[in-house]
Amino acid sequence: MTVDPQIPTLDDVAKAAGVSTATVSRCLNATDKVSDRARTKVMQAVETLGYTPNFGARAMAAKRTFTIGAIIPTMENAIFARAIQAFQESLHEKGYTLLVSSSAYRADLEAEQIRALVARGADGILLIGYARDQEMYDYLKRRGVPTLVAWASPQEALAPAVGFDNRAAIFALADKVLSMGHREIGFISTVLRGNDRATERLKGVRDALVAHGVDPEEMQVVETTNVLENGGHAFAKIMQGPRRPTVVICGNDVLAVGAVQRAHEMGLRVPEDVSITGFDDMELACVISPKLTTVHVPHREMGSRAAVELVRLVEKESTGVSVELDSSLRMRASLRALD
Amino acid sequence: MTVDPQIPTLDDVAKAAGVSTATVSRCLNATDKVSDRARTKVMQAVETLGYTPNFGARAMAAKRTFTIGAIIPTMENAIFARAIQAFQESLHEKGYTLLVSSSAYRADLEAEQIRALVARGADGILLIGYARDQEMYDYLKRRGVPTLVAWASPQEALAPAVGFDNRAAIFALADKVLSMGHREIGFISTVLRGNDRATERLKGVRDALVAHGVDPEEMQVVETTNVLENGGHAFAKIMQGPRRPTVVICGNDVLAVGAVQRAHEMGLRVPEDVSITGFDDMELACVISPKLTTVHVPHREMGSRAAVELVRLVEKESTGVSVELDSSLRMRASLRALD
DNA sequence: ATGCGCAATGTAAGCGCTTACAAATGAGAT
DNA sequence: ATCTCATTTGTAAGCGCTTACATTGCGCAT
Repeated sequence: MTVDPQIPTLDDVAKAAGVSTATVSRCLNATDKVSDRARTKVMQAVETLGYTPNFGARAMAAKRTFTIGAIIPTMENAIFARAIQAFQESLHEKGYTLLVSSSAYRADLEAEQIRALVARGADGILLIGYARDQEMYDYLKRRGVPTLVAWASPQEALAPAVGFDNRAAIFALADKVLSMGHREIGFISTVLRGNDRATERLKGVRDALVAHGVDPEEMQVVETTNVLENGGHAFAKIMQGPRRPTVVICGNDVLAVGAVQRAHEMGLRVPEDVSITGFDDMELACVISPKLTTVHVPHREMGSRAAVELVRLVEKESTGVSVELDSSLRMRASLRALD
Repeated sequence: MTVDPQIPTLDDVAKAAGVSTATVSRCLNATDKVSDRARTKVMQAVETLGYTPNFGARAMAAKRTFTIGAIIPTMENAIFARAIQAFQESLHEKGYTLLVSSSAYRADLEAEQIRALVARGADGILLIGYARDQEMYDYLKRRGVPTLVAWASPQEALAPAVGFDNRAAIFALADKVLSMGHREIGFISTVLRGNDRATERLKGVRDALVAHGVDPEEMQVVETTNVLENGGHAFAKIMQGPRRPTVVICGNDVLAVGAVQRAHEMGLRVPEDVSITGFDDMELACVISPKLTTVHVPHREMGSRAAVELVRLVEKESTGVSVELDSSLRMRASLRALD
């Protein structure tokens, strides 16, 4: 409760310009319906007073904020960051502002942040993956806030999506790995609970094993949080296990890079002694030596397509069209055929 | 203007609970001054109605949003992302919500986003570096929005800061490089215009040269946008220049990694044929081979300290205490002494 | 000159919330 | 039983904006 340096309001502008508040408002919003004379006076008053409209008041009166909210698991992972950057750029072109929060992969924080964004009048919301309580979908529906999911293949019943098929993507990779003769396989996954992308990826690898007549139960799976270092720990654990794999498939590039580094430290050559693969095709994948065989995901495209679809949803030009993007294999040095 | 599924308001809750709106409001805000009986009824009504307070209305009535805004140059750079993540975590503990925008290193977009955050009632704002029009500082002062700068050493006249001395940090590194016998030096910088961090870093290297009796004009400087690939281009350009350096100092790790990769492609060994150094000490620095000699910056700490100081500023517990953090050299394989 | 229609402008009613102030309630003290 | 005072509750006035509706002013046809 400060005696703030007086902040100019619409009223002040109206007074200064010698017109009514309605005219000022019209000037600032619709471009038509105002005479040039009035517009000039108003703009000048806005300028000299240094007026900025109060967003809360505007939102309340107009029931519209031109704000889109997005909640991502973490900002630290360049993967989300890149997609979100594209998302924002695309939204900005369309006149929307993006508000970003990160949930630290925690469902409770995500729920809290969804509510916070709704309370702030977000016209639409972008979420990563489908794994969350039905309750949240109900809540969003009840509040009438259009929601789009990214990073997953569409489950129309819950919400439209702009994403890709995690299972199929990694299936293709695992299929390739198997066709190169590998049979002893290790898998490093990020935490599975509450993460449908991770779950789908595990499933994809298992399905590939089955398709090649390998018992998926024989695959050693280690689950860990999504940090480079932990990829290393998981790798060490797998290599010390009962059945030493010839290839370690990782749920993402970060874990894979951690694994490669650890392999080096353990004196193992990649891919001569052990092959390692990633997922995402982030920059990191080509910085590590050997370069990572991985699945390329069109992150930027996902971000900008998501912006397009979400805005169409918000503007009622569509009732939810899902888009499934293609991922593709990137064969690089970290994977070799068994001889 | 949809006929939205009816969104419950404070009034609805009051009616459902059989109390006045004031009582409901008090329940939701101050914990005292309400009888247990009333509180129970209200909470239950909130629950069954699925009520979420309207943020805009609340902000307008209370003149307080518990929102902090931050504008970073880009989300794609893990460096900012990490600090911001820490910033957010720390703010969350204190009951504040963070809104993040990225300016893509563009002054006009930054200005626009500052206004957007102010309009949204941000109680405080975090900015990166000091390089921006005086006008923006004036605007923020006029609106009474506390502002904190990160990533730079304090210039109290403009705004308090939580940062570090970019010049001194890279001076220490360059000093080390020179003391190892290097005299022919190349420097790859990110775009200097409107970026005081970059400018300070160039200055730091120049100062070190002078201190060692080398003419700073002899140093080849290439300026490029902050993308891995461009670090490579810049490196190639420098190595093709008239005086081939024995060491290339880079303004940050991203550029340095790009340079190392390009060196490999050019058949140059690092550090045998040419030494390369970075700045930031991000994960990438240890993923590349050889590992990067670089300057370690306490990003997470900067983020959390910034949160502490900014909240104190917002809550009028301080009028702006600047904090200067220490950076430190990380000697790794990419730099070797000249024999 | 008069009336008409249209464009530009003004008036004022909210939007959902907080909070100053007034009113009601209840526990002690007398 | 009556009065006091502290506690809890209610009433209602905004906060700054948009927009439906009313009003004004103007050019043109009559």
